Amino acid sequence: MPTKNINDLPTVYNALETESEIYKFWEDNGLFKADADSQKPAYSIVIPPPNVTGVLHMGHALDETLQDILIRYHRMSGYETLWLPGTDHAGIATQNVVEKNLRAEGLSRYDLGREKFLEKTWEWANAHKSRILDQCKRLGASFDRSRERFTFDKGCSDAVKEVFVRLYEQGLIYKGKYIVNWCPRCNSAISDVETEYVTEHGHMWEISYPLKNESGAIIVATTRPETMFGDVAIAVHPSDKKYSELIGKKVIVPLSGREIPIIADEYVDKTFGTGAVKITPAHDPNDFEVGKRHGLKPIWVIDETGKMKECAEVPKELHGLDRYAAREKVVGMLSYENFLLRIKDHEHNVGKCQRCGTTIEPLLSEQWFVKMKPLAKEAIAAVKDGRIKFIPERWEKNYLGWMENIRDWCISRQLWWGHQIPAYHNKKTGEMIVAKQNPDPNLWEQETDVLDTWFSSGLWPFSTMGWPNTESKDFKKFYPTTTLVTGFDIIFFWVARMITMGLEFTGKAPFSTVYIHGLIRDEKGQKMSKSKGNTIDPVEIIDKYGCDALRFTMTSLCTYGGQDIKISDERFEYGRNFANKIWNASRFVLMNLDGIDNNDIDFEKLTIADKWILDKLNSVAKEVNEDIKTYRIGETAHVLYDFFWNSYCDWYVEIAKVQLSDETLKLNTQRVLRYVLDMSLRLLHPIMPHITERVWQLIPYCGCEQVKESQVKAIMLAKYPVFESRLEFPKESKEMELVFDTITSLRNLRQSFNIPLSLKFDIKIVANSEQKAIFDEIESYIKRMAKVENISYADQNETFEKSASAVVSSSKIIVPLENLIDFEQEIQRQQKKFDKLDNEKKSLQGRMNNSKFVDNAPKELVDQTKARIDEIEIQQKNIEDLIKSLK
RNA sequence: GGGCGUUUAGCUCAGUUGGUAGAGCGUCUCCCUUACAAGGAGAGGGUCAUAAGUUCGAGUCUUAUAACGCCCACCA
Repeated sequence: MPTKNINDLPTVYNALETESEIYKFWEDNGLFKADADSQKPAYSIVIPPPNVTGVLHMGHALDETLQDILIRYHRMSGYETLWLPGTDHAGIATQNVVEKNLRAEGLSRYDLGREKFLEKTWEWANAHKSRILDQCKRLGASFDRSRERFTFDKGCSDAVKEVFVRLYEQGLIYKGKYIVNWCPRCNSAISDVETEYVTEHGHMWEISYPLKNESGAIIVATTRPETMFGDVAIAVHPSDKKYSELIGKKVIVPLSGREIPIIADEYVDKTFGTGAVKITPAHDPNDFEVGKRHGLKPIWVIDETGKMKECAEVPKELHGLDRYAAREKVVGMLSYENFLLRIKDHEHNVGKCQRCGTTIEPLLSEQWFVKMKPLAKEAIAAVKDGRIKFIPERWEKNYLGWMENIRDWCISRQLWWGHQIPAYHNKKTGEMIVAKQNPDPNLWEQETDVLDTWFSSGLWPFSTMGWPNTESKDFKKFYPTTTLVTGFDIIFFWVARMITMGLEFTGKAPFSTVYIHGLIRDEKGQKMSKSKGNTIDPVEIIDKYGCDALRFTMTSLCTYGGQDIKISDERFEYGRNFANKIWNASRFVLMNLDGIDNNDIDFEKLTIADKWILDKLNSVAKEVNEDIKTYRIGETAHVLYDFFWNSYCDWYVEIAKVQLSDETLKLNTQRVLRYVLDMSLRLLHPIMPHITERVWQLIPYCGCEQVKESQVKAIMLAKYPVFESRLEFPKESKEMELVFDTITSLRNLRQSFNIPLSLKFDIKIVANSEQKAIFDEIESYIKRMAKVENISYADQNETFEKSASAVVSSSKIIVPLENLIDFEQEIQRQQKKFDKLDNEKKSLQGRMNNSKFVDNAPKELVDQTKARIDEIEIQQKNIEDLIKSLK
């Protein structure tokens, strides 16, 4: 690190330059690398792997910042920390991108064939794999790149095969024909959680199905007339008197002439529609169940691409027609043939593919499933018995609710990009086996389907640590991980699956705490998305405001309850201004350290102000540690901001200026200034790593202990401050209130009377002996900071004319103001204060007069109330005297 | 239909076990005082959505209501 001349440091903090320099320093010295042989206790986090194709967005910025804060905090607190980075192959998402690129060339994946297409996708993935993690460097992420993983790399793929085979052998994976959510655009099945429901305005058509061989008809209401060619029955409720005579009779499917029975089934709701439902088992999950109960053979009429099938049941003119075009045409045909009786407007929920937004088609097809119920048992228990804790707690309910009603997980995808299912079909006999390896490629052919991308991410906490080799160093040292940090949107997709898989295959919960934060939204509270054009690019923010500013602002906006976070460009000024404040305060301290030595603070020579700031620092250190441990991370930002800016800069540094000019106090003041700066920077480091590292390294003698241990001198390796009893000074801390109150009152007074700053005035103080002793000690602060010329003391009984005054604690500060001010105005000002106190007194007295309060409230509070009333009375008397003297 | 969240200063939001409300931004006034104008000093601003209840005492606990947002389920 090039040392810089303190006096040459610019007055405005240059974040961009500092950040790249500092990050390089950390990386060059290998400071992020975890040591699996370390004797220190382990603290580990695996990153929620971003999609390979992804670009860094604000959600990542928040997620990565929070993880980095936890990692840096624990690293400084004596843990061996591992933050393991990596990316997700993101099955559908990545395949979609590559296919889109192909389409631009007028090609489809089928033109290339599976092998070529995979080659191309790998190329693409490799080219983009490091991009997003490189972008994370701009966030200051202290992850261990030497352990970077990819859900599709060799190790993760081996883990996937291992898990698949074991689950299959336990009977927890099965293959079968069921209705699945089918995306006609992706041309694949998707799972329940990948289906999102959107309310749409549609129609309900009432269609007449004529009875066979007799007059009359049954009227059926449907939202999907185009599926009628797949009808295998009309169902009514067994107890529905309207239809009881029709049960068992046959009707003719309009436009097709096919005969189907009228059946009775409890599933039908008598009150909905016409009370009669057409049953289409191949294209509706409920109908599928009804069909199964009644032994009816499904008829497929819509194919995988969402087009009408070219089969005997579907009229020729509809063959190959898109499902929506077909719907329109069918309605026209029905109307023409007088089968259509009524059209009603109807609002209903339509399933959409999470990845591409296409309306899903419930389709009967053969897929692979994981039987979830048996796996969920332990996953429920682990959360209920506290092995895994959610922060905030309310997400536990959400998780448990889902787990307790879990349905089987459709894991097969008809894609090419992903882990190919390790099942093999015998080319001759058709026999199927499931195995990690193909026993004989000449004889056996691998299943073409691939696995849901979340299948491999579900293994992430242990597949990245060397599993199934449970003897691997990393697995032994760093698994289970400690904390998982993520947004609530992927609790079902990812968190739930990691928990089930982790428990099943390692016997341990993959992490003990799940820290759930809110989602990033734009200033109007809308989700950020490229299509809405309301995204904010974290890299742009970093370029404009600096990484530490971004991190600090984001952190400060995190609430314990994990509320969503609304951001706009300007909000980052908050963090930038704070960084600049840190920079300039540090510059001041550094410029005033000449002649300082390597000695600790001399506790014998501490002034009241020194003791106050040390005490304050101490309680801040205590609070910050507690806040981080309990995941009140936003609170740490506020506490540190307030301490550094309001206590250290606004008060202590100003007081230190006075002390520095006193030769007897100078050296020790320098030491206190340095100590508090040193500790503040350490406290702030997890949130604002770059600026704190930069400044800290410029402080004389900071980090000596590290150099002695032949380590690199770096704040990120320094010890995180904790509460120390030697820094406790409660008495002086309280006494300092007198400084603040006195100076503030005098400034207030000066402003209210328009007394220019250039004009110093004398003051007189009326105080009891106890307070007089304090005033003696703090005189110099008052003089300099309130621009006071002389301070003298007066007797309690003395009267003062033509003067203004401020009442501070039980003392009185008098400012003779003859010829300076409007006395009538001052009387009014004092009267106002008197009245305000009077209101407070009345309220407190009311309380004291209430015997229930005196009897029931804690004694402390009653005493406190009494004391406050006494204090108010003294203050009021002082004010009365004053008003008299002004008249 | 079930569940969850939100409603506090002009704006954006904090407020851990109940003890008469805080921050940032914005507003008003003064100041380029030798760390910082991305700054300093001072000030103003709130019947804590509504209604009832528990309590000596409620932003905080209970119940109901309203508005907004989210999640789950899904009847054709």
